[in-house]
Amino acid sequence: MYALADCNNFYASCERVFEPNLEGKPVIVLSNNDGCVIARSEESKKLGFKVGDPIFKLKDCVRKHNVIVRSSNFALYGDMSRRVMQTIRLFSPDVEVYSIDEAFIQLDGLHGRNYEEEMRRMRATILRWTGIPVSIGIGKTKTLAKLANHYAKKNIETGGVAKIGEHPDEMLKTVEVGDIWGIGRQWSKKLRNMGVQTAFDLCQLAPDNIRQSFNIVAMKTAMELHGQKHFAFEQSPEQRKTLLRSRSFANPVTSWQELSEAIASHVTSAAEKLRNESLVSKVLRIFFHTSLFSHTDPHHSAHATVEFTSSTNVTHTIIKEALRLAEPLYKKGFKYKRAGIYLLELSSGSAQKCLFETQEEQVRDKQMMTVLDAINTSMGKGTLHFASTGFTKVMSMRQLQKSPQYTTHWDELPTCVCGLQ
DNA sequence: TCTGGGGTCCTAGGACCC
DNA sequence: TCTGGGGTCCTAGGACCC
Repeated sequence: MYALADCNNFYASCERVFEPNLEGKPVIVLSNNDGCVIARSEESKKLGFKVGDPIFKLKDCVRKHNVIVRSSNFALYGDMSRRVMQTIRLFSPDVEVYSIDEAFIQLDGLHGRNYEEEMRRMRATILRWTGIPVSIGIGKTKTLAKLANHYAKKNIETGGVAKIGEHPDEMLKTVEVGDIWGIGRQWSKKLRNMGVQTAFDLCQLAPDNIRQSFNIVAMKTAMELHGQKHFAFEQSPEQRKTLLRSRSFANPVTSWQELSEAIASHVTSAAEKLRNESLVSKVLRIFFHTSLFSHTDPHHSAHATVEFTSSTNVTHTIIKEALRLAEPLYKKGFKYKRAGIYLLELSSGSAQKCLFETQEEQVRDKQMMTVLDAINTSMGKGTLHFASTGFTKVMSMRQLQKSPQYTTHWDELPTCVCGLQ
């Protein structure tokens, strides 16, 4: 049996932990640059806010209902996530951290004990220790655990914990196809046209039929609803295959200087991540484009890909290639809204070396990166950086309503919570 | 004026090989 | 006039997830 623990309205809940007076009020959290809605409290869901809604279209509604708006604060959410996961691990060593706010738990290790009771205990502990409310679903497969979780969230009387037992039909009938894990917007639309409304209906279709009309993943999803395991429990995360760094600009960028600084900054961040995970990359892709929404400004979209002679995670090597690729594609007179880089064909470092690169060069680069990382770790991100990333802060974000980094910055520790001095 | 930032997997079709 | 049968690899695009 598996359990899926999923934090309720995670980002909104994190904001509430340190601002308890937000309890009961509609809260929304915005994307980078305060662009659109990425998380909502229960109250703001009821007001009709949707994930992805651009905030400038909702100004009136925000004002009318006194909606509390927060900029995203990923340092805080990341740290709160770590606390939740740590607490979960006290209850079972077999945990698959599935996302920032979700974890699958293998329950078979709890032999003899009542799964539901144990999960209720865990839920209460997480709430008491971290302040984050979670919902928990229990089922024979990951897809069923997900479904039970959905049920627990929708039905208050479950107390946040639901289990799909031997006779799942009743619960399956209450869940719409679009709410099944793995069935998204397009597929649920097609399924509804085929007369399939609920998870129960999907179970009635022949697997071969599903495979033909959709694909093998959809078929596996349906079979998981029958209790057949097709999606493996993965305790240690698979090695990543790609790495992307991209961001919209707070203000449109028109000069090569600014564009190149943005690209170099993305490379810096991606290469750091690569070294942090002891990976190297063989292929680099850069891209930048103008606004996808503007009807008045001319559009331009550019991308280019290059293969390194030998896989690398050395910042300056990648910056050099990235700028060499990007420069001929840049066109004057366009308002660029977004730029980014992709690192592809990642491997764990033992890749073949280049015949024409000298040993000394490699050793020097490696030492330089080690020093760079050490200084930036101890003295703060960006303390030491390449000149090509610039000094003008093209990359800085518009975040007008950001809460303090309560748990990860000494300067921002909460000093007065719940009336305690 | 203002619309996020990451990931994964599958499939079809084209290019190539014999 | 008539045009096989078997592969592999790569890429773009589209679906899904958070």
